[in-house]
Amino acid sequence: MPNNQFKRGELYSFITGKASTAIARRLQKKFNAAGLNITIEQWSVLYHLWKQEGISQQELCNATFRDKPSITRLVDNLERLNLVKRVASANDRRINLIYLTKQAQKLQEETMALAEETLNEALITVPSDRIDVCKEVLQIVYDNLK
Amino acid sequence: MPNNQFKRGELYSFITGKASTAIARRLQKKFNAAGLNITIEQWSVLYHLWKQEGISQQELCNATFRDKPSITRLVDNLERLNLVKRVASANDRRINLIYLTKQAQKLQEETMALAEETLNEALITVPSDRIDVCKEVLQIVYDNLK
DNA sequence: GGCATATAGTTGTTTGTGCAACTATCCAAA
DNA sequence: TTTGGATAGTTGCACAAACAACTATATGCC
Repeated sequence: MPNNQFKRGELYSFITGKASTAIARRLQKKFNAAGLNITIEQWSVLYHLWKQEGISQQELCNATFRDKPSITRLVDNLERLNLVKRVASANDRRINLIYLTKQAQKLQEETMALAEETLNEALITVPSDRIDVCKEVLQIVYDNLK
Repeated sequence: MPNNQFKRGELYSFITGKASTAIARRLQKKFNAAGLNITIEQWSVLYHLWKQEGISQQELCNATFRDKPSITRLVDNLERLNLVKRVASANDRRINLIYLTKQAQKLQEETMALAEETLNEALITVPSDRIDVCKEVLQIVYDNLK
């Protein structure tokens, strides 16, 4: 049976996300070492804006799996850093569309390279078929709970 | 080659730990629904104390993969909730040994059951051999980066 | 048109995290 | 025995997350 996999003693790291915490810390250190003055959380917002800018804060909530207050404050901080701009939507005045500044556009290549580097360091020695299984399981977990 | 597994577009959820975030949120909701007035982070400290109490804050740092200030404040809050007590070590007066109160001992069974329930919900439909692969990969990631 | 309801975003509060700087204590070597 | 370095823990600061309560705008229905 697929159920009841977890005896005591095995719960901990799954729930606390030790692995993803370690990845995020390593990436943050790389950002700092490169003199990039952004947090991982801010980067995660830019990540989606690089794919498509001019989306609403609500769309950023959905994309980043965060609630509205979190996005409000992340956008606040990104705006203070001159990395994004809020632009009121012409159609619907409740909506802020978020656009990247030129400074933010310049960050894309360097930060994405550091992110790939981090994951390569994390996954070196892991065969790709096992990585695929791991990714699939984590996706299922997310889908089961969201 | 095991390297270079990650093309753009696949980075995001690994780095942000979507799955473990979802698990932690679900468990926190279960705690709240059960009227248990503790956070997941506090629970993660209790988790290690249930295995062995009377350990130092530094040992809690190692066990929970947190830095010293984080543990100081978690222990502060657990002490305010009357769940743990700091006891100065007789041998080494720099050290606080952390002990559980009776209230905290009572929490163990109920919270562990909710944690197992959460993981079963997360992993229902996932065959156990794939879960094993996933756990192994995450452990390797952690070991590669720590 | 006017009102109820839904949606987008903001603000306040509590909790947690990471870093740097700090205090207190211990230990070892001169 | 003193002194210098290591270790344990605390505090201050900036940033982030979750929840509740709030404002402003839009929309659908009478």
